[in-house]
Amino acid sequence: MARTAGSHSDITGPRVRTAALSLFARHGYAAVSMRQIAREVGVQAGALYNYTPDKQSLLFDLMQTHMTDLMAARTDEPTGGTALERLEAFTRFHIRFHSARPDEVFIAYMELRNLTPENFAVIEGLRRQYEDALESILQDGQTEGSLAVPDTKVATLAVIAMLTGVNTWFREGGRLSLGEVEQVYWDMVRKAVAA
Amino acid sequence: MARTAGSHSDITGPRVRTAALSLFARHGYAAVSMRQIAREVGVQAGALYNYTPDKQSLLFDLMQTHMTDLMAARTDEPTGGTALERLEAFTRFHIRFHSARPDEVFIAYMELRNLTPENFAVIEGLRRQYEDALESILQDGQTEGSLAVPDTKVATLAVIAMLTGVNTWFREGGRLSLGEVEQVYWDMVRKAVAA
DNA sequence: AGCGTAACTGAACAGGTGTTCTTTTAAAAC
DNA sequence: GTTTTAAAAGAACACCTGTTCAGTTACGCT
Repeated sequence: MARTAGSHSDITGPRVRTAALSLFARHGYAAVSMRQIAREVGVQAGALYNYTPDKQSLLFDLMQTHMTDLMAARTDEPTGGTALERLEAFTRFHIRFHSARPDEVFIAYMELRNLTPENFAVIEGLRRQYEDALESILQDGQTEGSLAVPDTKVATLAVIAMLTGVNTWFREGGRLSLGEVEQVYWDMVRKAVAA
Repeated sequence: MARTAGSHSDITGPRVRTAALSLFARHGYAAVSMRQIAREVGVQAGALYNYTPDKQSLLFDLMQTHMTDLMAARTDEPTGGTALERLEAFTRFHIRFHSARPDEVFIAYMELRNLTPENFAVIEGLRRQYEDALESILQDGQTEGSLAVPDTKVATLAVIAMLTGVNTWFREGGRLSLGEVEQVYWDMVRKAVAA
């Protein structure tokens, strides 16, 4: 056999995804052309098609990878404890995970409308799974009596919206450290859903 | 004088803005062409330029109008009372105002990156003004002693993120009425920032 | 009835779009 | 050193982009 399959593609492939990620986050999927991505990688546009069947798949792969990473990281977290303890763990995990991947997070919910219906359904399913994890905690807390929310489903969405909002303003090296941000949000979440 | 200026433009002008609003919200600014907008209005693309100098101004006008409406509606609200009363009024106002204009709200913060730097600065300024209104309430509450937040600026952003999240799921005719949604969110906001 | 003009058409402009495909390059395996 | 083949180049495809502008239409006014 001649050159091992992907001897260069090992380098170029990830570079394509990295370039697409950064450009999609900065300018939006629809506003970024395949030629712009290629220029960033240092390659002609046609060469991109060695790494993705089309532009849509490139977007979908980025979003799916992000959501899969999220789910995997979540299940790696230590589990167990009271509902309150698990809620704190969820809160801190969410902030930590999302603040470390601003581009992925931004794309994952700004570009939902640019997915084909089938691809959208997949991403939506993963997002629902993640929300369900939080909803379970809130439900258990109600059963335990340690938490009291007016509506479990709404509280779930409210907490996630609040936590994801961190990404719109938090920057490393700012007034607050990530640990301080975690603490501030945990204070508010805890009070908001406390019994 | 012949035909009064704008005898048709009184009709077509608003129709252009309405079509652009709906299309931008559904597909995104970059993904919508002037010809698509024109088709929706029932006119040729060239005719749109009787109503906007260019596509960018169309986007900016929609966003500026929305933000201006928001500020105007806010100052029309009854003022005064304790910080807690004003916070409740703000919470309910925010949900009511935003849930009535899903397209405008969606565009106003999904399309920020498609504004020119100058236009972005204008919209950003208006958004900051609105945030400051809430921040003042939280600050007054701290002074009064009725409210206690770990960080006023962060609490402001957290509350707004939480409230704006309503638009991602609330639909008229669903499980909860708008009044019930207001109540659910007010419960959580109140507890989150209570002393 | 006919003038003035706002509103619109339709063609044109220069350039960009995603994607395909043949050809070239160059590195690994023999 | 030759062969094999993955990777990339570069041209081509048909079509779409925002915007301009000369020409046409049709309405309000006198």
